[in-house]
Amino acid sequence: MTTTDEKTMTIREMCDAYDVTPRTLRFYEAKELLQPIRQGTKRLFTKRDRARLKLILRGKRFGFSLEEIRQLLALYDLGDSQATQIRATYDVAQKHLAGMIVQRDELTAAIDELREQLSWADRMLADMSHPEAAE
Amino acid sequence: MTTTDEKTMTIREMCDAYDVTPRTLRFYEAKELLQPIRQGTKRLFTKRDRARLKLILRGKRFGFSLEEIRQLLALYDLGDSQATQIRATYDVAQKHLAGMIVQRDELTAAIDELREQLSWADRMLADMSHPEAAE
DNA sequence: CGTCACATTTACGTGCACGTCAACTTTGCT
DNA sequence: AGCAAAGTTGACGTGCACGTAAATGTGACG
Repeated sequence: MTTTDEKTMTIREMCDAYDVTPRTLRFYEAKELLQPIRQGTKRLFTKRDRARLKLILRGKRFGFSLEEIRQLLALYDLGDSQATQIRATYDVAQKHLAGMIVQRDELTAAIDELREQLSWADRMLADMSHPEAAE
Repeated sequence: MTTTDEKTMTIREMCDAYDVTPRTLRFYEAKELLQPIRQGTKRLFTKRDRARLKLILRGKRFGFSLEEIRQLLALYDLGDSQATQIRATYDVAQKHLAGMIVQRDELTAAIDELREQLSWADRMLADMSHPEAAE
């Protein structure tokens, strides 16, 4: 069995696939969010890197900082950690989870509010459109 | 009934109430997110300002930029706008709403994933805690 | 009337998340 | 072998969202 299932991607392929710039990927590597392997001087991004990148990009959409995301990524990386380390990371993740649930609930509330405002504006626009005689 | 229900707040009262700095409030005013009235040189924040600040802070938690939030605030301010302006703002808001819904769905998915990871780590921690003789 | 706490303007500084440009190597193709 | 395309490492620049310090104003109180 060859390791060929670990199809690696070049930096450009990654950029095209995930709509990011080379700078961004190198930046993430510098921040230890990604660890592409090096073939000579070039970077080769593995399946693992791609999975992590997806999580990074999603985390960003939720307003997490890269440092916070780094903490989260550690959780998905528990295989090579020790129990103490796991515990710490586990606790961090618990807090994140709680925060995310709060955030979702707030988001749901905000969605409802905005929906109401929109339907209000909708009616308002309807009123303003037809020359207000009678109906 | 007097207009006393329009209790205004000083900058410090605002800071204490919403856990922000004076700098932040002045910054938001400069960006036209808030319009406190001026008593001489000092700022007085109205009920309206407080409502807007709540929205600003919540928007930030969702990862919106101040500029995006400014757009959203305009929607809650339709009373003094014209129809054309309303239309534009309305469309902006529609997009935001759609984005928020996507975001919530993603967030829900992320919550579920993280939950799974946590329960996995949980079992792992359990295994590592009690000395397992078998193999 | 002084002063002392709090507010204001002005302006430069900071951390984050990259963008951009220069100056190389490295690789792929003819 | 030669050359352009693509990748690499610095290093400096940028936009956002404020922080922070300096100088000044203002008003309530003993």
